[in-house]
Amino acid sequence: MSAHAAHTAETAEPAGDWLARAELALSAAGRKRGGARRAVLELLARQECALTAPEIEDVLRARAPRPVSRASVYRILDELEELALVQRVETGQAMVRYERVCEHAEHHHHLVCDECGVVMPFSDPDLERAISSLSERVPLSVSEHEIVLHGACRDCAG
Amino acid sequence: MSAHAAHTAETAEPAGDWLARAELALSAAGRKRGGARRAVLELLARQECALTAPEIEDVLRARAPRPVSRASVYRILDELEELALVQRVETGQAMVRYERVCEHAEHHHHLVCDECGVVMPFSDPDLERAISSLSERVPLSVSEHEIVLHGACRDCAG
DNA sequence: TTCTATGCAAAATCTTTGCAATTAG
DNA sequence: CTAATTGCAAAGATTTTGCATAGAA
Repeated sequence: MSAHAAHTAETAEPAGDWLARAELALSAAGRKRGGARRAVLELLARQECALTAPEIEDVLRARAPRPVSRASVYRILDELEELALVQRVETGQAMVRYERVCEHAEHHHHLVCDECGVVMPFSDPDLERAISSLSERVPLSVSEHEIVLHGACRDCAG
Repeated sequence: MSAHAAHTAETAEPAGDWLARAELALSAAGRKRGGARRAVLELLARQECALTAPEIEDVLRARAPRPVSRASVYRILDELEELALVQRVETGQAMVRYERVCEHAEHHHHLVCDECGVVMPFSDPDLERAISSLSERVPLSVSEHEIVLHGACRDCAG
């Protein structure tokens, strides 16, 4: 399986909103601006779905105005996760993936093709309802949830 | 956070069934028996919930009749995963966890306390129904699904 | 005997850290 | 000026691989 098979479709829709909110949250947290973080933010803003740190590094090494170091990618993803601007996505593949968190709505989960490694987003109101109701009945003060469906995508299933 | 905080409660109930089925599946796949795999199988059979590879290694280095090497732990987990005898569980913690797959029923998911790292199993019929119905409507031939709820356990939430 | 299973150690990957130089505010 | 941001290289940690030996069928 190709290691970097995540699809890279890019959407520009709420990207601007997210980017603006992220910049705001960062400066509110007393952070200064920098080129590396800027590049990571812009990349995540364009992505429709989750990427791994090495994927981000690869893209930024090639495309960014100036190359972004590996260490910066990890540090920046950590910061963004702490500020809840990005969230980790566990797909059962080797590495953790990261994607931007949208304020309301647009909450989605993931479909993973175990053959080619493609990761696609999906959302389902019924499922969210089931999760909400369930969350009240478990011995955990639930703050987040993650759902991943594994299988074969249309291309791979033939 | 303690790295090995997963509870280690052991249940012996369907363990025997699973162990027997595993041995059968392995010999059906043309595999020969070996001490290392036997030790891993017996450990997983006793576990009620998911363990990481290093956790398995630690236990087997101490308890097994003869020490099991790290490489064997990983190789064996891979084999078992291919034969669908164990499944990976992504808890959002650093490492993947593995647990045995039970044939029918007893299908469960996981609650993860982000404070102390405890991982607990849970199951919910309504949720399974929602997932089943959803599985028909996504562009993926779904073979498995995984649900993880994150939050604070009772001890940590206070 | 033949092919699998295993251990050991080295290699490959991914992630984190230490430190000095740079840059935003 | 002061503190945050970065890059680079080294250190850590987890997982995989190569190879020789032991063991099952």
